[in-house]
Amino acid sequence: MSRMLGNTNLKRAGTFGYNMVGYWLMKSEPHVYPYDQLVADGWTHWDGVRNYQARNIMRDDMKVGDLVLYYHSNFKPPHVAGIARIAREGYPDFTAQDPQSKYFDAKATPENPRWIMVDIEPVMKLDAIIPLEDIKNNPECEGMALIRKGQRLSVQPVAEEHFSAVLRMAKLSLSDLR
DNA sequence: GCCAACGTTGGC
DNA sequence: GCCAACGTTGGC
Repeated sequence: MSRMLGNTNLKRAGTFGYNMVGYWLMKSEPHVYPYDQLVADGWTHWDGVRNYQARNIMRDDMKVGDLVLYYHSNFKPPHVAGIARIAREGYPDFTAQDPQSKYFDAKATPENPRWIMVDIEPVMKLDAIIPLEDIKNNPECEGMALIRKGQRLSVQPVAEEHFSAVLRMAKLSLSDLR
């Protein structure tokens, strides 16, 4: 894969290097694990990702404190439901080594776990969902991976200006998330 | 339910 | 390493 996805990491490594926040979007099907369930649970491990590009993001790029647009896919309408935060950085997805799990992968071992997950926690539920269509119609969101044709990644980087633009659609700003 | 746009698998 | 077949994602 060589497609460019965003410049989040370039920003993190920029002049003011440390203490930079990364921004991401994570997809969940609400009939499997809705945002409200994350709120009820207080945190969750993001298990079951079986795509290498998404895995690499979780393994290499997500840092504690990074902010996440929590997106509900396979729902009418598809939408952003809330904001989450990375609570623990990448570690082996143990469901890959559990023969009882639907995410079991026979090639995953303790020595080479193959699949990685992070922990996330809720930050804020949006008062009103932000439908995918509204994001598509917002010129400030132009270029987001989410609305790129053929883009299916369940874990994607989001540029800070796009993250802020989505927050504005929810009448929020980054300072509201502290 | 359809199907475009992927990503993965496995024979060769 | 190629690539056809297959499986999945996810909006519509």
